[in-house]
Amino acid sequence: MQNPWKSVSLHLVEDRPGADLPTCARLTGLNASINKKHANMKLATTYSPTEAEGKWYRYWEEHGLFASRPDGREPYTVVIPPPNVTGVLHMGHMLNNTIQDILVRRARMEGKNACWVPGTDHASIATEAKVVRKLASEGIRKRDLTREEFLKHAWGWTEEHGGIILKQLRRLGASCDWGRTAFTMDEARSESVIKVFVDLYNKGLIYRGLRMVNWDPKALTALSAEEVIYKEERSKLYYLKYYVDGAIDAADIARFSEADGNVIHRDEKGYYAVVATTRPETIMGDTAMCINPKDAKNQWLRGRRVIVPLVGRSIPVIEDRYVDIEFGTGCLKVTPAHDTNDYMLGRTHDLETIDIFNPDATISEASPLYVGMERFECRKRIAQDLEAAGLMERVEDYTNKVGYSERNPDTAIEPRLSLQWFLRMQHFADIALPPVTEGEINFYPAKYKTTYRNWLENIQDWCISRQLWWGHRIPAYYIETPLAGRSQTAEAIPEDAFVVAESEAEARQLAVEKFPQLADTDFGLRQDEDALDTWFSSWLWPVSLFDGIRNPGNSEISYYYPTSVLVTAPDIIFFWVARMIMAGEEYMDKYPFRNVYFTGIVRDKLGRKMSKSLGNSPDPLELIDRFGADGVRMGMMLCAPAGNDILFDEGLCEQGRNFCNKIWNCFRLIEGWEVADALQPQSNMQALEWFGAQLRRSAAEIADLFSKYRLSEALMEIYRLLTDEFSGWLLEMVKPAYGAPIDAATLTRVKDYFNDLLHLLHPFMPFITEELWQHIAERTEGESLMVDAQTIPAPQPGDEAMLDDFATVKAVVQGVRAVRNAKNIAKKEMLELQVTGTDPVAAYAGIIAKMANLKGIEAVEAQAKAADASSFMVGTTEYAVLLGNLMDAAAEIEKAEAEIKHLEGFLAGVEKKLGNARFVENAPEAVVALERKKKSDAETKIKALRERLSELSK
RNA sequence: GGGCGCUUAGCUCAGCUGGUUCAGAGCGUCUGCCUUACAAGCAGAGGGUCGGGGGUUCGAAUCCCUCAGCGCCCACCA
Repeated sequence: MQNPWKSVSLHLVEDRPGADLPTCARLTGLNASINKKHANMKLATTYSPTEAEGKWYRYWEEHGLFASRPDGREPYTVVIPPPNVTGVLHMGHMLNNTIQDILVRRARMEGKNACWVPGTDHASIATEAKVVRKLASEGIRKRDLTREEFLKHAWGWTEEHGGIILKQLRRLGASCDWGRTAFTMDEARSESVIKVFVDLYNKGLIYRGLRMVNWDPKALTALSAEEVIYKEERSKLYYLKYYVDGAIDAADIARFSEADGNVIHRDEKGYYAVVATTRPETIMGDTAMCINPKDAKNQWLRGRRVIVPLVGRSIPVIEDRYVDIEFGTGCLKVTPAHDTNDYMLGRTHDLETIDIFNPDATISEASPLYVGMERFECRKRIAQDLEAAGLMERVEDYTNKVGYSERNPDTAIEPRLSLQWFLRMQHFADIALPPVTEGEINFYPAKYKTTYRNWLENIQDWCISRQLWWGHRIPAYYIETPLAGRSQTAEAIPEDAFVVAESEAEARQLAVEKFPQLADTDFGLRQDEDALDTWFSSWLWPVSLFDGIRNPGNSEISYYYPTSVLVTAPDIIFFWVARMIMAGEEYMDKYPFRNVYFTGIVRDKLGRKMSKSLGNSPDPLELIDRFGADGVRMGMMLCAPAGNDILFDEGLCEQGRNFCNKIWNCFRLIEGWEVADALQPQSNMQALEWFGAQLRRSAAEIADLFSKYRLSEALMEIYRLLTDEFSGWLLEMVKPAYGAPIDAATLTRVKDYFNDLLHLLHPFMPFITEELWQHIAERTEGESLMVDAQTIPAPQPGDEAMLDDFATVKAVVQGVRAVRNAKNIAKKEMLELQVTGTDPVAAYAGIIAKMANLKGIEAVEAQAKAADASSFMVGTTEYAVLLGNLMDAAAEIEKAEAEIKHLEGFLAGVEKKLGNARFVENAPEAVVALERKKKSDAETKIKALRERLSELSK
């Protein structure tokens, strides 16, 4: 692909570092114009992003423009949500990082010390799963490896695939300080994690305990509650017969009449209870049946025992108000090992716990039946067997919610009783709520505050241990000694005694302090096998990146913390956002970020989530190849209002690319102009004044939108400003006739404005703006638009009047153009325009004549109006385009009548309002005055139109 | 079962504490233009009784109630 710049000047950047920019890039000067003309001839009519992007990215990096060091400026800190180290860039990253880059670049241009810290996450479950799968494909089973061997493979995999995503981010233009690139398992971060674990353990906030946890039988690890995703499923509700154990004699059963509401089941084999369950495969673990003591249906079962079908075990009927009388038959089978609620029941009623599953959710030896069978296979089998044995009363279709592992979406989680490490969360909820409710941290959109609060107010302890090797190993050391477990001796060490310490050496010391009897023994230490939840390192990210855990108060953390904004997706508000706030408050005594921008979820244009299986997820790099990074960035941002899901449509990238082309051609036009040593025409001066006012207003608007994180609207405003106001109006207004030169004063101002536009646009579209800026501005090697301060002043007095005037000017021009279109008059054909009475924009006649291609504008008295004309009104002034023989009186009459009709309707409404005494009394003066003006304006217009009509009808 | 949010032009959305002819923007559509910066473009046009109903008010897209539809989050009904 041809790079039009190659031959112009850009090679100078590469070939002659440090050289002054060639003259063709200067703003003014005779030589420049000659060179420019030469340059322009070589410029293609379309912008070609490919080479420019690589070149400028290198330029920025080589000149250290992304790097940040603490200094006297105000910091603007952003930490990247670390993507999985072995991940590849997808559309979500694209959106998220484009937004961050826009904010960072904008801040940098505002003179802040912007620091965007990149990094990756070790993603323990996901990465370990990938490594396990890869090893399996080589015939290696994880369980045949030692921990060290496995980790070697994992690091190898990480090095091979790691960091690809960070390279891809460069293609996007991400202005990260790459020198700071971190990894959640690098030395600094790992040490921070361990230090924090030890600290929290010592504070009594971490404990180890046997709890019902969410178990992923594929990854073979516990998960936190947040990592379980519930999906609605169509399943079956099985009604099973639990026969009453022992004989029931007539007198006994006679005490319970059906009249009292008892529902007594009986068949030839005896009396039985009916239990409804979705999980018949767990009956081998049943250790009780539970009824609600207030349940009239089941009074007859109180105090009895029933027999688990197929299994034949006799279990007690217990009573607990937990049981919902209305559900099923009101009889609940209790399987304490395999259901969270059953576990609670088991605890209160002191029931036996039979764990019938192996860790991989096959049936364990503890079960009398189906040993080794997979759980869902078992469900099918047992249903058949129950049926065959006459123990199944019936089966119903049923919809329920089943929990799945977030990381293994096809794997149903299994509630499982196991020994895990937990973090007490109440303390953290207490410290993390105030900064959000009291507005120290702002959420965009604010609705997530409610979500956040609800979660914190119902916080559960966080299961932080994972039965994985890839991650930070829990720094708990179990004491292994011949003394352990011998409780009969005075010197015994309790079974499973452990100490928590940052290193084995410290652990050893601690163990002796804790158990002095170990002092002279040769005891061993065995470190806990488990790793920590990935989020247990992520939650420290804004602190650990600046080494604030290991070296509190160091110059970096003091300068960069708290960060300015966090840009992330709302689905990790609990996993990450909330926990970072907790860690920030705990370790820095201050929130980690002032603002949180929640992006939407990227969906396709039909609103479906992007997914590999649907194949509806475009490859971001391929998009960049096709539309350029700037084009794709714009495409993303155009459809990304804060907080809404974004419906991504490739067409938007096309629009982005087209916009690049528009900017490119603005540049081509300006660069192609030759400069004349001439006076500046008044119309140019006016046009430039007007655009200045427009630019100031838009810049203020854009600043306001930025402050509200309404980035897509800010971009839209720039788009409009550049396409319509600058290109469509200003350039057309000052554009000299073909081949004619432009006066220097005008050209300079135009370039200044173009320069301003490049500044405004740069955060969104960094490449093309840098490319053009290097030509439009004088600069020396190493300078860059990305660090050039914004120069657009605030709106000034007089701007509004100027903008109002030009609104009228534009309306007049558009009125003439509309007549042209309606009458099919070629643009080349010069027309004459008459104004009835005083022309409010007479001062701008030159501009109007040029833009509408008029011979002249003639002010006439009402009586002197030409009859062969097509008229239109701007405000209360009538303009008429002389048509000569193109005049179509009938059409004009029709138009005027329609207009009158509309105005009369409008007037009637206004008059009704004004006729309402209560309106006149109650409404503010200004509102009433406005209505009066509407009335008189409408009357004026109607009068003019009536006159026109009578003229036409003659 | 709780909580939150949404419903405005064919599509995606903006309209903040009610009052500028307020019913908007971009895209798409239609019409006319290869006008020597750009057809990846230019000019112009059409298009919505602001989800339904009720209420408050001099005045409602905007506030309140209600109904309907959609979406999200949370929750132990097997």
